[in-house]
Amino acid sequence: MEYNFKEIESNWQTYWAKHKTFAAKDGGDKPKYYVLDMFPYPSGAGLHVGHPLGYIASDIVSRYKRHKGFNVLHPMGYDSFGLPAEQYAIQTGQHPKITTENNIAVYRKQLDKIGFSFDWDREVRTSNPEYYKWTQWIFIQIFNSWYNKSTNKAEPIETLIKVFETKGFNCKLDDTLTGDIEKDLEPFTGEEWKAFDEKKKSDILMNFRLAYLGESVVNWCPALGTVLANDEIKDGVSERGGHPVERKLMKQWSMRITAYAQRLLDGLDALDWTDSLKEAQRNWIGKSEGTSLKFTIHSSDKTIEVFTTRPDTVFGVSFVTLAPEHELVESLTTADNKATVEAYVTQAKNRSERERQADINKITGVFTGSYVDHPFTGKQVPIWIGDYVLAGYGTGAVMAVPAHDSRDYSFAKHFGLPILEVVKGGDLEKESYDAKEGTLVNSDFLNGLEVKNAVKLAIQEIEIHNLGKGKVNFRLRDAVFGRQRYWGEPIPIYYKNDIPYALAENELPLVLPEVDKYLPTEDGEPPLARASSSWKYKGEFDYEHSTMPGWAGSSWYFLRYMDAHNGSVFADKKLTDYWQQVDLYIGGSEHATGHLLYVRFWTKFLKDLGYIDIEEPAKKLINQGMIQGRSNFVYRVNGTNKFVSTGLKKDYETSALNVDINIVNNDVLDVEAFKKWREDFKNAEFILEDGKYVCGFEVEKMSKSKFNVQTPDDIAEKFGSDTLRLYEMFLGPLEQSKPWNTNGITGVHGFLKKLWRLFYSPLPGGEGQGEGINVVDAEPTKSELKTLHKTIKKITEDIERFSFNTSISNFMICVNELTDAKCNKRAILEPLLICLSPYAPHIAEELWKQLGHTESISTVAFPDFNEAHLVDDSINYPVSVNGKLKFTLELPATLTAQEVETEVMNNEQTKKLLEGKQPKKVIVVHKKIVNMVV
RNA sequence: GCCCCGGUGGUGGAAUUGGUAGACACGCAGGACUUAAAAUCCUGUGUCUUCGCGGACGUACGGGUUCAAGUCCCGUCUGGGGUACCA
Repeated sequence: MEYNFKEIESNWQTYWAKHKTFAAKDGGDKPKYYVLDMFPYPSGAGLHVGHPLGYIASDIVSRYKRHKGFNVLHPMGYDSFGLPAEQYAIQTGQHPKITTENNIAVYRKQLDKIGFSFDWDREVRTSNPEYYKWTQWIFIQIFNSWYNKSTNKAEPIETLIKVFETKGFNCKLDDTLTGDIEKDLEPFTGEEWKAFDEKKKSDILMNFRLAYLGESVVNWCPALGTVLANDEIKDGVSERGGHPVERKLMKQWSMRITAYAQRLLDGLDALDWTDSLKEAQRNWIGKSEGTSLKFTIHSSDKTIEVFTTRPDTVFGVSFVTLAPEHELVESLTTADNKATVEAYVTQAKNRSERERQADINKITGVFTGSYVDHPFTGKQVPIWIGDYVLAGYGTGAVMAVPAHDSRDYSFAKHFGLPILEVVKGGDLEKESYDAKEGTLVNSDFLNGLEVKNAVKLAIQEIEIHNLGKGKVNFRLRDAVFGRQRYWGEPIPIYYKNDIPYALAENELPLVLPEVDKYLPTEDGEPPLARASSSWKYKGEFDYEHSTMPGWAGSSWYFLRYMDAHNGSVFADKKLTDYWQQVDLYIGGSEHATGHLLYVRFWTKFLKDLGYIDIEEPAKKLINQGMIQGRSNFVYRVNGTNKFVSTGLKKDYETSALNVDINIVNNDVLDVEAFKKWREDFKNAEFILEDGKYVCGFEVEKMSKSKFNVQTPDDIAEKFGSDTLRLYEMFLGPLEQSKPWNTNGITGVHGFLKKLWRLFYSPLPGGEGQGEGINVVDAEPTKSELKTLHKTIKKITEDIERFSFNTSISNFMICVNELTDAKCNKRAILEPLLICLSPYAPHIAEELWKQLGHTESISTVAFPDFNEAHLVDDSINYPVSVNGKLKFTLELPATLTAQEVETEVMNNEQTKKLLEGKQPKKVIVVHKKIVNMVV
């Protein structure tokens, strides 16, 4: 009987769907295990071979954990709001909903074909009103909350209002309250608060709400008519479409993620995520400790506040630089300099991101004509304007210490400003000395101190003289939350008398209205402004017209899977308490500073308000690598229709052409297929090497135009999805990026065929047994047991450490050994099938059934290995054990175990190393190598 | 520039805590079966040297620690990813 994967696979996929084999139960005695994949955006191109890489890995773990007795939750869904469907709608007029549904249908079909053990009853789609009702609900909770610094968590806004009513507010005194207090909110008393009108109260509270409407500089893309996040911009143009992006001040909905900066940073330590990913988040949050410091403007009582991490270098300040957008620029500019300064500021403002990128090394700046007094020396220090200072970070002003900061150094060199050395150790003729070590000089009371101590003393002095305060700054910015787009969740806000109000819970969902066109209106309003005039709150008040960004729906979806159909809460507390954190999360590293930060933020927020009990969404996270395309090339001899094989091309003048990888096998071109591929190659001639045409190759991104796109469907069609699953895992370590190539696919496919033959071969029973499985109940031999238990042990360890490629090697070794031993014994083959079933579930199920079992193999317990079967007869020691003292001895290979021990103990080298101590254990790893625990 | 991760045969990659480097697979070469092909099976395959037994070298490069280094330490080269004037 042949291995007929097509029939087997479709039969079992039908069986699993019909019996709901993988439905997760909410509760029970078994321990829970939650395996989550980052859900895909259903694009029009369908699934390519890169998608399933992570899904296969998570599916292996899910199936393994089920065998191991866990109650496994392994769901899948779609991140179905997004720009491509909207762009398509703009071009064709087709509703994004239709496009999205069509794409999802294709994805689902492709996913089903691979045989994943998803619990499809829990599917979520972020664009379904039943889902985004709760995205909107969470938004409202965030809107109705503020961050209390003294309790270090988010609280309902009512508690803040109570504070205002009783104590009023003074930002200079009360730093337990966060918000935009730099804006110098006017202080008020409790009585005054009560007397404020509703608009005034709303405006004040807006400074504290965690979702707020605020003025912020945004990346505005005129071509797309929308605001883009930093991660949606590459090289100064929009990632999608490559349109130019401007910086623009706009009133925008934002999320006060900065309130959580410290907790987002601290939480990383306890997470089992890769170092590079945690590092990326740390850099993104960008904590820097330093101090604020005020410089008084000469002959004025106004001050300029700067932030510095190097207060120790304060005596090296030779000028102060303001960002062009700084609010004091105008008032500081003297009449003589007015024209140049204005010209500079205008130019800097209009300089797009791209231009700034292009001349990053070009130093520009102007002098204002004004001075500040140095806070310690009292000397006059000039005030400059330079666009290397960013308005958005710190205070938008820096104290320039050219001797010890490379940017200040270039600026000073360029404009001929003084460079004063205050830390010894560098050569200031050549470059600045930025290192945070050395001895302070020319620095009054700091002289002779090491940098570390000087920093401390400087902060002390600054605080004593009331010049500033030790301070922590974060690079992390609040996240802009509004998008001027159609295909997203409507923000559940309406405006009455110019005051924004949140919808009540029973008014949700606020359903996305129909529009005639998906473009912004002529006067720049978002597409939702095109909705019919009846789309108003209570028929009267305007709704917010912007929609939520792509990351909104994905910031809490892991919770919805726990209770996917609940109409009365986002997820029942009982269920979130049961399922807790995601135990294993698998997805791409491109989400390091986007999705993975936002989902942590929302999780912490929901915990603060008591809706869930976990602080972090995912305990362990693995980034699967990217799969690149592997293109093939043919080389046409210039000016002819002759093609030369790659090994001989150096003898000719050639040009390379991409060739369809489907007519190339292991880099060998199917010459006849090539002639048929394109009309102009009909009469092609070939210069062959060894009778073959060998193509060149290159690793590139997968793309239609390079003819190198591999869909999983082709492989599944040709070899079956068990082969696809094995092969994707066999390609290399999960986390590594690698080019896709099918060169080795015959290897894993051959393995499955070999396995099949193990069950069907006419072994001991003799020839002519006819159709039917040929497995016997005989007692296994010692060496057969060793093969099996060795394999179980390795597979178990491999899965536990996510090393799927090596486990497949171990299966191959096992099957090779059993084939050599002509072993067809039930006691060996059955446990082996169970081990294999997470990897190649269809064939495992089929053979399991053929062996006479009626239940699905996925319900069977994973076999345990027995250490006793692993012991080698010739050496009576465990094969490897932890040993502190390890050394090599040259011993004759013929010794028995007892003789080895005697020989080891009598050996001169051993005696020397032991120094008279008695070893607790002697382990012979190999006949030559001895490990001892002393 | 800064941060992170890598560099092992012709190829993808093994080597879990420092302990027989190159498992497993691809490719290649030779052979068996076959009229032939496909499929399948067997043998060989790091480099140099040797008829052979064997020997020497070998994990990017240069040093070091150790009885023992792909693995640890220092320096150099190099590939990939992240980030970008963050004071």
